[in-house]
Amino acid sequence: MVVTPDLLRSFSILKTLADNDLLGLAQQSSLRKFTRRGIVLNAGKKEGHVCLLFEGRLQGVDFTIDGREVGLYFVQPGEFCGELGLFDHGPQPEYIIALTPSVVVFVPMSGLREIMNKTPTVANTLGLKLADRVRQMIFQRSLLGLPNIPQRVCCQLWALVPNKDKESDAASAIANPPTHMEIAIMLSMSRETVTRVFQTLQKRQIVRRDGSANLIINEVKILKDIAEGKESI
Amino acid sequence: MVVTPDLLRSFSILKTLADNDLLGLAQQSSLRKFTRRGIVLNAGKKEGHVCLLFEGRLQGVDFTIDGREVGLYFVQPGEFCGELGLFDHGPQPEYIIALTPSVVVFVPMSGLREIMNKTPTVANTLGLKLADRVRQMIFQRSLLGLPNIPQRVCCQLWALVPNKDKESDAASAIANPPTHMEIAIMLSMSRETVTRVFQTLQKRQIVRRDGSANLIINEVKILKDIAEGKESI
DNA sequence: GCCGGGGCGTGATTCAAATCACATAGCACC
DNA sequence: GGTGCTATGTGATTTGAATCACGCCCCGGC
Repeated sequence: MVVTPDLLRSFSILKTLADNDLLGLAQQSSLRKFTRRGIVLNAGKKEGHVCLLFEGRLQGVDFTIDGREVGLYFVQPGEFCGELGLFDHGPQPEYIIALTPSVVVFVPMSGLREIMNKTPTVANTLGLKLADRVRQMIFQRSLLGLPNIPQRVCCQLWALVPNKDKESDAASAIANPPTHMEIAIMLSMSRETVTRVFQTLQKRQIVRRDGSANLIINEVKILKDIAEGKESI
Repeated sequence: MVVTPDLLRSFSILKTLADNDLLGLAQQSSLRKFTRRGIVLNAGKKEGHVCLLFEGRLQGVDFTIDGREVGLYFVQPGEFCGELGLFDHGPQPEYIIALTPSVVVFVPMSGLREIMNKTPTVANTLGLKLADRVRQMIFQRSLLGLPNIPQRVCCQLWALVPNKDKESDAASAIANPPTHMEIAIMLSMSRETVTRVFQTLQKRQIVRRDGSANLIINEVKILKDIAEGKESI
């Protein structure tokens, strides 16, 4: 499907580009829709495209050698993914799958790489992205070192609480929370265990479900204390 | 201690630099020695230096919220670390500690950043490094998803086997292998469990210790099969 | 040669999470 | 309003790694 320069400009990574650059990129780009569980990028292949997420939610996943799914990170609208090959021309390391029906702009790496080489702001954004990715992964790795499994779930939940609410005592909410299964593969534990932790949190009125679109955090402070190990579940 | 341009040139990231650039960097740099377990870079601080490892072995480590040590990666002589702040000016995310007595060249980020901005080859090397770091972390993350603990150890061991030996049937060796404790924190398991896995591997003559400087892999193929789950331990 | 510390080896015990096997609930689409 | 499908809820059982508590070995320093 056709991609307009204005559509590209709506992504923060490209918003500073000149009109003719945007036009060139737009002509090479395409728009694709994915249903839930659709594979946006395949691992192990030279994908040749960077993905800009317009609508929906994606997840980077890998698989263990025994075929178990491993959750790496989430992608929100306005963000991009699949950028590693821009730097090292290597294959896409992880799968990107759609968690909800999604609309994705595919931009060819070759074109984007040209832009990146002549536009310091774009190169800089990409460097920041990669650095942020490393920081995220270190954090996620530290979660996996926690032997206390309920605490691990609470830490992950805490990471999903909007930053603006973390210091306040008021209730907060996580919009479009991951399913129990999605949390389980992020934390390498079983879906049932995640469910049981949520049951406990709900019985203690610390969290509450509001349909499937929101998870209300009634007791922000207590959740934080459990995440930090000051209080046990 | 004084750092010469020639010393800097011995690191592959700087080997293409012009003499006067090297001289400028050398004058800002310093050489420091660390004993075993010495802290080369602190987490959480804006360290302001990139570290080039001249001699010894370093490890990137983080800590869980409950104070448990988490192993992230190893640094070999000739490699560098602490480069994340070059991209995002953020704090050093993980600790870097010396596993053996080590000699490290400290290069100020400000100077290196100037060089990076005017030297595409250096910028490129740094981009490659970051991309490689992400790939390594994805791999390490996938190991942690393995529920079979002995298999996890064998996968890690397999990753340490020199690439050139991986396809051959002949015996191989891992030089300066990590201690059981170091493997344990890389894989988030207990030191005793690592020891027991090694015991089994030794009883089955799959591996053999040769002093503390070498771990001989007698049965490369079998180790691979165990790592891949084709054979159980 | 003695001492000390770190790395390694090993058994006994514990215990919490995985697994299995369902039941139920909610939602999307006919 | 039914029909799937996915998500969630829950008990029973198993299991295997963590933990604790040692002893031993090796190496380097004194």
